[in-house]
Amino acid sequence: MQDIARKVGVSPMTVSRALRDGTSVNTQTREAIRQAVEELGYVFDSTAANLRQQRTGFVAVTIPSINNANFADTVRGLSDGLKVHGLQPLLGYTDYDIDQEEALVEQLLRRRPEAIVVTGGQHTPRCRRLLESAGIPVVEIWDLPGQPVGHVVGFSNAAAAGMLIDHLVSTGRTRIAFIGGEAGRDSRGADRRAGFIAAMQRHGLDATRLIAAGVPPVSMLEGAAATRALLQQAPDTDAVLCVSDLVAFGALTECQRLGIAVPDQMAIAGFGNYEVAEICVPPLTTVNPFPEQIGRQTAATLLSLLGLSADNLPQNSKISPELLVRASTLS
Amino acid sequence: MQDIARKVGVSPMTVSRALRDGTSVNTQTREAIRQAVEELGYVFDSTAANLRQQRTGFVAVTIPSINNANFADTVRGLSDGLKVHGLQPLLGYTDYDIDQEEALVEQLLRRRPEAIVVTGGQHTPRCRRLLESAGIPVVEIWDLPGQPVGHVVGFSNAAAAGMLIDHLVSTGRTRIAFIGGEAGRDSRGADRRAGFIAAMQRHGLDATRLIAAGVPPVSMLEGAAATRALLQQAPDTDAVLCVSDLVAFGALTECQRLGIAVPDQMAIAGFGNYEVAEICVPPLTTVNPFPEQIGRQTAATLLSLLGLSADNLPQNSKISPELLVRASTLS
DNA sequence: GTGAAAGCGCTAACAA
DNA sequence: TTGTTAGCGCTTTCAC
Repeated sequence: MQDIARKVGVSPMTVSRALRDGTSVNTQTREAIRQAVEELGYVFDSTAANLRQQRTGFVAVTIPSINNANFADTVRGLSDGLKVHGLQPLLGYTDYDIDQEEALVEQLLRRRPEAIVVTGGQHTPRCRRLLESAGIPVVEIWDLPGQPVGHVVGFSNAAAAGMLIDHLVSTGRTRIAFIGGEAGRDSRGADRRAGFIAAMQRHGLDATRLIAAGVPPVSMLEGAAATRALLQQAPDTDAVLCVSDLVAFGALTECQRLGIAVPDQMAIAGFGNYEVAEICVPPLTTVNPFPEQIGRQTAATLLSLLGLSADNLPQNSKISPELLVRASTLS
Repeated sequence: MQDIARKVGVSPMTVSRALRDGTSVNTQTREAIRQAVEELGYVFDSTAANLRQQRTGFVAVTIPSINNANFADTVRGLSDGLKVHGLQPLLGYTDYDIDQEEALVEQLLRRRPEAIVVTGGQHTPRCRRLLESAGIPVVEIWDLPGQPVGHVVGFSNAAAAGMLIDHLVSTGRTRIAFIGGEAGRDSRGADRRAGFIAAMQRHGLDATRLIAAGVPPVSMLEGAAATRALLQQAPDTDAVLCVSDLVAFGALTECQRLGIAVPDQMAIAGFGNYEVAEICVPPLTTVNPFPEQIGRQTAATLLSLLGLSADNLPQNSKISPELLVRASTLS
């Protein structure tokens, strides 16, 4: 700024003013400064401004995996909602591991974000403490934690799984299996599994057809392998609920390879409303958790909490996932 | 730090030292400081350190879309490679638009990253100038620009498309179509399209079966719609090359819905080696551009350029995409 | 509309 | 091993 000030013949303070909107600077002076900026190739140093203003414009965001269309949609909704107000997401991923989450949260907080968004409601004790004492808005998403740290934009994964089981049972299926990741890591997956068990018991059905398909994120190939295992262990299974549409699609392809008719011999349901579930043949019954809406709503919540928006939103927004019944479960 | 210094009875400078590794501080003093940090819930302020040290630990990264498994894999490889050296990616997406790229690059440079990675080699003139004069290493990835700004980790999208056409022609296909996004936005997609045309002409074949499937990112549903359009316009088509596996999968499902046998009546090839292409029935012929390797190699290049690694890498790494021939093109 | 002084929270450099 | 001084590049505050 000093270089520009010298060049234009003003003080650095005037340059600082000219570079911001809503400040009173002589129009010609401002224009001259704009020009000098271009000529000198000056790029504003926001690290210095951040320190002085004690505002970084960062919103820290942790997601389990960057390579997941559901979370990517959430990040997009969040990003787009924040961008208008000059806020920028500072993204990190945890690999579905709460110890990595702790390390990540600590690292992110050092950057002095103005708010933090974490996926899930399960944290290490130290991570919880860090979040609580950070002195910034905290939003937990994609879950409905029993003891939320701050605000919540999410839904019950267990209840959503229950919806799918209710549907399967209502269409006459009784020997229903669940394919998911190994317990303990992906807490949303674990909740869906718990929701499966609870719903099955509610219907008086056997809830022991549980297949662990590997370490989260469980994907299409593992879904196919798990389906093979399932059909060996329990060949009379007539329906399978998968922890995600990706796993469900893997199951569908395995059935196709094995000559098992879907939905006639086997009903398949997934979770997440991934694009593949809509377009595959037959299309997969699933639940839409509205990932992008989670992001947008989180952005709205944050803007309200940060006093950047007039709307006074309800700061805990429950998302209502939608059951999408498609041909994969309709015989 | 002053609070901690007071509490422990040392100067802030000693606290600063105690909080870093490789500094000489009395073991007991260091321990006392660690404890005071915990008790007071102090979190290091890296914005201040960044300003003082003129080092942020950020590496700016632009990708076209966050919701794309290929780019996500690249980001993961890059992230993991940088993490070990304390560098953190600062991610933004351009929506396949070079004007948005310009705005994003400018915004990212204000954060004073230590290097910048941009996807693609096509930029607005101003964006190019910004990158050139940023005074930090620049790496262009996923492409082989004619006039690179700095370093490159990529491959020729046109040549990769040519490999697929050569394969289709070698299996006897002649009436081959291309489905991609509307020209002008996704430059890698446009390169694949150009590679398709060049390869077809090389084989003396008609290269006019070009279907535009909408604004990038083109996805499964649009791939299916484009396939319907293709079959109306040119029902005698015997093979189709798609700009990505996602589009190709959409095409496959459309053929299934229309009762067109793949590969017997129609060969389908994609691009990117997405998981869906490996597992679907029949699996899709594609090209693997090794997205995660692009990320890892970019990280290695940067570490070398930043003097953080001893290896003196060749700083322009050409990735060699691999042709994966699968059942979707083998009749 | 403009400028001077001070300081955000850290650390490099030097001194002890 | 520890402390003092100065300053990173901005912006707040106050004065003119």
